[in-house]
Amino acid sequence: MLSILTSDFYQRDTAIVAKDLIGKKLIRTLNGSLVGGIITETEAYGYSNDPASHAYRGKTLRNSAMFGPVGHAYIYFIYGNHFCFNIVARSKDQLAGAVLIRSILPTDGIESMLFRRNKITNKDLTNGPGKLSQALGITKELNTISLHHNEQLYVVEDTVVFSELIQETERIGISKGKDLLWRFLAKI
DNA sequence: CTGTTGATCTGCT
DNA sequence: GCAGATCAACAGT
Repeated sequence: MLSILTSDFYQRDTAIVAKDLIGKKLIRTLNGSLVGGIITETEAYGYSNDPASHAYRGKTLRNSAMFGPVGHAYIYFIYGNHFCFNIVARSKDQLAGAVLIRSILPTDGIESMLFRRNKITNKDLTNGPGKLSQALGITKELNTISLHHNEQLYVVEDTVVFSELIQETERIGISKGKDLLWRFLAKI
């Protein structure tokens, strides 16, 4: 039986959680059917310790979810086109933090994803933050929802990925904070 | 109030 | 490899 990750899982250092999420399964319920896949790429975003984070300069209307309870969703609209899906995670001594889910390996409801992604090839179905949000039908409406007791969106235990099979690099698409190796990627 | 920029994707060259 | 799409949030005035 695959268990849903609890708030204890997310109540740890943001980078640790980001690394640990590799191999877990993200599941979305849409129209009564399951859609989802294995998480293969994540990035950690911190607080005042991280100039690339939305939370760097303190709490605002957009980033307030990052200051809210762990294990909830932080979803924002970017570049006028896309939604990025994050999971709030931080140790108890931090005020804000979240993990950006950058890529999943599609496993369930692939037909449904293809439909939503509009005739895109399998390779490009969910390999990017905006792409997987579109494939899973994740929008701003799900911002701040809990992933523990929510039937619409949650994460379960799945594949165990050994630490040495996880690559750590600098994050993508940022201009500051490039010294931090907070991008985690499963080596295929 | 205004200008800038951004945790991106796609299509064209 | 590069530019265009497209707009909300933010910082600065």
